[in-house]
Amino acid sequence: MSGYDIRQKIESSTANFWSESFGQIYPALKKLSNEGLVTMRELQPEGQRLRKEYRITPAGKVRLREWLAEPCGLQVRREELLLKLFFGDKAPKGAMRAAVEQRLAVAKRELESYGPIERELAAKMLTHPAAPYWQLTLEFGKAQAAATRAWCEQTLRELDKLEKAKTRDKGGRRDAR
Amino acid sequence: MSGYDIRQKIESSTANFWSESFGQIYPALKKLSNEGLVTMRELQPEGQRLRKEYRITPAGKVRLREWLAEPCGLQVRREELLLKLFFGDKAPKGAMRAAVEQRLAVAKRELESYGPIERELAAKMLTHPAAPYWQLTLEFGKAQAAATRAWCEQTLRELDKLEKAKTRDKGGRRDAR
DNA sequence: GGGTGCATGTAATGGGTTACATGATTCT
DNA sequence: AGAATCATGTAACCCATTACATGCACCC
Repeated sequence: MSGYDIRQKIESSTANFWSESFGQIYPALKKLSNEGLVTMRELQPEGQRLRKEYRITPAGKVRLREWLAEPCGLQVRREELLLKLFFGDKAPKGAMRAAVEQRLAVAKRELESYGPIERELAAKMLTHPAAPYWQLTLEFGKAQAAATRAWCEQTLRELDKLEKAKTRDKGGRRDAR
Repeated sequence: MSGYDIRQKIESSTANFWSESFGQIYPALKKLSNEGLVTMRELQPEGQRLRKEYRITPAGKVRLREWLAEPCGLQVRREELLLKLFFGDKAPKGAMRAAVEQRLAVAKRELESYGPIERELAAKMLTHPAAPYWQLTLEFGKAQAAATRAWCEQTLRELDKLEKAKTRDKGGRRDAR
């Protein structure tokens, strides 16, 4: 594939858990090429624009297998929403509610988007040997999004309770702007 | 607090969803100081080492409230495990199983660690006005970790099925190394 | 005397996005 | 004619971690 192709493939498949920009892809391909892990072929078929097609080499396949066997580095994923919520008592009145609602909307949209993807996948299940693995990544997304949705809904209820308690507390003294 | 204090506070409270290194903290404090959002006071009480204590200013509090009201930027979180799993059919035999097992162990440890934290929190619930918010962030962690655990367990079963199907398929032709 | 913890900071490096820069082809 | 898509790449910049560099205080 070309760098451009790769970008598109990424966007249409792994975008939910991995994404790369051109600024990463093109230099990476050059580097892989220098290391002999991929080969490049310039194509310009009959009045077409220039294309550089890359193809993995046997050495590249070996390296891929090695990488797949390496343990995953577990990074702390930063959750801006949680950081804000952590300081929730310092926030203006409806701010936390709005933030959680936004997140809930994202989770819902995500869950909806998985429907069509799942149907596409089901069709590929018999032809593509990797399809069962794609299914597993999809299941992860579904599980995570569902958990997020449930948490958001519960959290909205809790925020309402907190708000009420604050108002009740001293009949509206010192409101949060 | 001092930069050092801040680091410790972070590690003991938000480490599960947000973390900062000294390389970030010290320059940030300098910048905040230049912008008048915090003030610095040098302390050297009776035979102690030098300490620089920072304190938020009214302008800083305003800025904090502004930031809390800003919508969260939603970044694509990169999941190395899923990226590897996506190429699972190219992986050496037990590799994906090992990766998922590792993740499962992490999720379990995380869930266990939340127990004591929750008890501590319960104690602070009456004294700290922010404690209910801390509780919410904790609930998020619990929900996410529980979802991850369930997915890992299901995925391990699926991987076993895939492995069996592959072996059955042609009685061991072209095995994965 | 030596390890650990307190305390401050800078420099090197890596990873990544966005913007910039270019230009052909195809579709409307 | 103009917009969208194909296609490639570089440069500037931001964010973040790790390693480096320093040194005191306290405890064993």
